[in-house]
Amino acid sequence: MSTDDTTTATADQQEADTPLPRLGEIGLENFPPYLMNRIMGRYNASLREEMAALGLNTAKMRALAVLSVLDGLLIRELAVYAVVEQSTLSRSLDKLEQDELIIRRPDPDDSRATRIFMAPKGRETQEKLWPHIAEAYAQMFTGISAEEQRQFVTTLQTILRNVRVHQI
Amino acid sequence: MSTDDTTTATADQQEADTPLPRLGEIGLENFPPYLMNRIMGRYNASLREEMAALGLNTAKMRALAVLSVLDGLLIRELAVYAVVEQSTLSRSLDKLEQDELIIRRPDPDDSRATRIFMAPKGRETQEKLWPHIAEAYAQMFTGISAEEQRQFVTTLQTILRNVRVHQI
DNA sequence: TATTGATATTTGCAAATGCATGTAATTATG
DNA sequence: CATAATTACATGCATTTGCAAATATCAATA
Repeated sequence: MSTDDTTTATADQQEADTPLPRLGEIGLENFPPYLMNRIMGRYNASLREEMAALGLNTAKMRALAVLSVLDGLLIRELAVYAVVEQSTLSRSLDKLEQDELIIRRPDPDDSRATRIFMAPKGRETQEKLWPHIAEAYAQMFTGISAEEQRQFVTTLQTILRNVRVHQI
Repeated sequence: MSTDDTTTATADQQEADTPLPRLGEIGLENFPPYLMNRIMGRYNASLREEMAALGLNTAKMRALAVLSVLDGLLIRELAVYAVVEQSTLSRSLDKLEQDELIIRRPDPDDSRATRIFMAPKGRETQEKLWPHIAEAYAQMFTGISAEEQRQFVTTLQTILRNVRVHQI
């Protein structure tokens, strides 16, 4: 420590006196973004088969799920809620519309804009998929108390506020 | 508690007398998988520009991040840790190898298998990216106490155990 | 009101993805 | 040991994705 041969060679951008801990020091299993990515990877994979059986993929499923709660959104709003690129969503909506799961309806106040509504077949499809989503959700929280779940959701909500760039 | 009519409608799989609550009743903002997908969508998007500047995409970045912690993994192991389809990873590794960020080395004990090692350039790249990852991570947890973070990670670890299908 | 800049959505195109399959090597079973 | 089944990885191919640009409309301003 007296010599200047630095055993740690980090600290390009950050401060020299408080070197940034590395991922190896933190450990993958303690790094929340890693854990969340891995969990959601499994969650989404676990639903893939059920989605495929209903002719859906992740983007289409998310659109339907959001619409089941918030019908009549603008496409750009739906893209934010569904966490799908707008161009991707546009094409997913083409297919959902072809299959009569959703309806595109021009916004009455802004002729640039389009609002998306659930069609009856879309609601049916969402209702068929929902039990599988609920099951995947239940599996996630097996053995986790209601109180721990509540705290977990509270933290997630704070994190979302922290990372959100859209107002919605 | 003398009668058997359960007023609490928690987590019974699908009973006729306790209908599954719908997403609209739960609310998107209270549904953990939705919150986690949305958060990770933002997190990954926030890193996209920095990754592009280093010639990386999500799959390549994840591979490097995992290798920075666990060097010399089998490809199938790396695919699990990095949450990337094996076929996708195989092609990502082609490019990482071309760019001399990683090295493919045949496993000495199993000539079907290949182990992946960080090359010096890969380590450099990971070290250039890491501050941005750390920054995105820090932003996520702004205003969240160390204790709340600890509890959050604990819950994530439990959830991962619940959804994991691979032993690793 | 003509013009400039923003907003909403779609589309062209190259790259990435995922499934199914192919090849090679290992393990299990009779 | 021969053969079947499994495992590890790569690849063909069709689909999906994401960026950038195009189109159409709205809002602001001179």
